[in-house]
Amino acid sequence: MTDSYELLPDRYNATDVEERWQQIWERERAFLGATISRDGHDTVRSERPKSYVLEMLPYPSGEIHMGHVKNYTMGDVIAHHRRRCGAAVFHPMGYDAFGLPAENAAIRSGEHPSVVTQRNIARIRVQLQRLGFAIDWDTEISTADPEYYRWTQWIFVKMFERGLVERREAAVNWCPVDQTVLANEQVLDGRCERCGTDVELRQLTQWFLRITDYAQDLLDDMALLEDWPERVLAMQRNWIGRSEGARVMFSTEDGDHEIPVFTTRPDTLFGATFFLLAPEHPLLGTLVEGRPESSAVMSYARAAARASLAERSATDKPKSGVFTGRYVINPINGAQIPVWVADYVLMDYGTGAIMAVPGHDERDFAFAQQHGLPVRRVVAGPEDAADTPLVEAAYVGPGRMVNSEFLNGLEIAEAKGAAATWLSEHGIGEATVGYRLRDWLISRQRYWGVPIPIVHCPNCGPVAVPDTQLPVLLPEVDDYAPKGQSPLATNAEFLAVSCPSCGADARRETDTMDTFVDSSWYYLRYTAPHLSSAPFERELADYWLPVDQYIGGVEHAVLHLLYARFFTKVLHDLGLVGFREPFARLFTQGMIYRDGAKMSKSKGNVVSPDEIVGQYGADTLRLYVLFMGPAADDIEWSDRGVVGARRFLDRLWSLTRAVGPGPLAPRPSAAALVGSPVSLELARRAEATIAKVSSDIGERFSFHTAIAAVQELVNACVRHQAENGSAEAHGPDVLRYAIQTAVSVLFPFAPHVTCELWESLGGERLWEVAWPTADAELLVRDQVTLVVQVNGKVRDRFEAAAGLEDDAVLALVRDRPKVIAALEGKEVIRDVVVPDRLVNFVVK
RNA sequence: GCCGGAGUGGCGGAACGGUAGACGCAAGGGACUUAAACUCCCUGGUCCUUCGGGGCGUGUGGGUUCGAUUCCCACCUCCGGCACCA
Repeated sequence: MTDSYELLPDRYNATDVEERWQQIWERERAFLGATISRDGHDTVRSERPKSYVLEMLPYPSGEIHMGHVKNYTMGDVIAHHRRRCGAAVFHPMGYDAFGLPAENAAIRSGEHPSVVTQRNIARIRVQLQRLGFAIDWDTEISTADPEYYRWTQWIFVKMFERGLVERREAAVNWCPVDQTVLANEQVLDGRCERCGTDVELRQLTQWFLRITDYAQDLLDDMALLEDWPERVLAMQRNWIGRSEGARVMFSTEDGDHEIPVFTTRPDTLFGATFFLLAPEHPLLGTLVEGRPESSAVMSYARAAARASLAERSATDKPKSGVFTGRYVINPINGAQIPVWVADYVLMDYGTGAIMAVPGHDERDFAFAQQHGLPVRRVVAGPEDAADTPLVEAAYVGPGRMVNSEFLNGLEIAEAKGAAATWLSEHGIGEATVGYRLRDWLISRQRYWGVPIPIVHCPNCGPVAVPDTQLPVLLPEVDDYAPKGQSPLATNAEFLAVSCPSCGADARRETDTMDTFVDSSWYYLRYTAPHLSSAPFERELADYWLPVDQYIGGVEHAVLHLLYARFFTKVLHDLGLVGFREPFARLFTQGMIYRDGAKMSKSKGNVVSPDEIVGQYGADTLRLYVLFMGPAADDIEWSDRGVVGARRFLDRLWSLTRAVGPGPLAPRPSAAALVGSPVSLELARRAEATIAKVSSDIGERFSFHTAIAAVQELVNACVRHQAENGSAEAHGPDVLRYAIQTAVSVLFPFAPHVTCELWESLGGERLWEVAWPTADAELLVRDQVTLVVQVNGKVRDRFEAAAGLEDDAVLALVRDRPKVIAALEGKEVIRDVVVPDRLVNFVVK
């Protein structure tokens, strides 16, 4: 029968091998056919445990880069491993196809954005296929497909109906280069996340999703996230920025207006010596109308409005402000305090107004110094008297209340509670919680995005487009260059519509949605990629979701990952899904650097995956990107390292060729190897490798150590072969078994070449072969290396039988010449024996 | 300032209280070759050495422990997030 197994070619030709297996996988539909919702078809769910393995979908900006390769290889390794462990694996792929880069490229080349996008998608698909990823291509989706964005619009409408969509005027971030507004999450250090331009603040009417309604849920449900990196959770916590405090109502001195403030220090209410309004505060104009201060105040407010975000949020500049000539009454003691306008007070946090307590707040202290306002102490630290003046700085440390009537003597924490109680009893405030998180601004004045499905009716106001009229198709326009208003507004036919509610002549909304909306629910659509009656079906969504393992870049910590969590919560509350979190486990991979910088075209330090695949093969590239170092760390690319990965595959190839064609060798039994310690050692190594690789992939995400373990096994095989020849003279063929084991567990990393080697070794369909489990009997060692320490320093080491009693070990150890020498003239006051490991003598 | 993460050979890194430096890269020596590349073998933290070994070594200083890269405390440095958020 040996004749039916073919001898491997003497050289490993990666291109031949990879093309061959990619064709076989395609022909056999090896990785297709996960259970998904299909129109009118019953779906049968697997009896096996499910596993949804997902990597963040690529943005089709041209081609994939090394970061994608690493991301998708990790997912592929996990998917392969779980599949072979018996799970029903779902591993889909799609494209985040709307967005500015495609549109900008289109503007440059004169092509339609959809043409550019289609071409990029086709290119990326080929690249992914060449890398041999085991993706369920039957479920491939594009967020720019009308059959997809129809449901993006549908979800938007559901949110609109639920009151989670709001159109309102606000000071919003405007990018003068991209000519569109941006969400808070898309502004980094006052600059546009995409193009780096300084962001301006503009007062505009825009569409918002009320993510702030879910601020507390987003915090609380972190408890449901089993295995998210601490830093991502920390970033989200920071971003949401919960702080406990109180809402307190102040009234103007004439009693005409009430102005609420939010404070985290209600305990210091007696220390409020002035009152500040944000320049955008809606009451500001009314308060100063007809007063001599009016023109100074209003021109200050206008100047603040013109400042860029960076100028406005600089913390090091002096605290500017203008007195309004008005006063408010501090409700706790009736004190009349002056009202100023100051640009360090932000309209979109709290209420846009604050009570200033210069004695115990650094910013208020600086403002008071600047403008000669009184400072009043209401907290005394351990060293302070009630009347110790505050001249240098505000006191923000612990202490007891002073100069605060009924709060005097209380600790700060007690005083906060007492003040809140007093406020609610008197109906002028209550304990409350503030969040840093802002509502999600989703409208964009750009072409290549999902049209917001709203009709503006002169009678009914904004009306949602009914389900039956979805999708609102992205219209053709002559010019999609950004002009500060949406290019959709130039299409008269698109614009004119009758109101779905009253039939009157109306006008369509012309803004498109932020592309982060598209990617906030794509992981659900994969479960029903072709379904025409609904975005997905709850039953199957509940079956596959939450995603068991999500993998992507940490740069989405407060963007995509926060938005997707928000969407899932909304869909849950709409009764559309039965879970509250989309991604149970998250792994964030590190970036790949080169020459100390992120790879980018402008720096000219890009290594193209295609080049490496062409030169060394996809398997080498896959192996190398995971061998580089811990998957979570940022790592420097090394051209030499790639060569090392290829060398390893070459060595495995020659070794496999040397033992000749199949059939597969059975796992040897420990008993059969009793007479051959060398073979027993090799068999043991094979079992140890199985155990190591299984836990490194399955539990630790430590891919580089898994690969190193296989390398050790292969090295041992090479040595064994050099010393003992390719075939066992008698007894079980342990070398063959060890090579098979290496090939089998290396499969998730380098699937093509291992399938080829496996076939030559006499096996078939390696992707379906059950993942091996280590033989416990073989793993047990009969010989161990014992280490002898004296006062914790290693003095001797030797081989001994395993499982010896402590007394027997001590007897052996005391006879060792090195030990005798090391203990010479010393008194042993204690000995510690760790079975099968070491002996430590404590001496004087 | 607050919150997270990390500091180990020439380099990427390994070791989840028990042999520090697995695996790989680069380097040096050797074999093969007319030569070179490829490949294979050997060496390799550092200092001392009578070549048997010995001292010192995981950012710094303490602590816990028979024993600490690992646990605890303080500090230093680097990376990331937040930051006029009341």
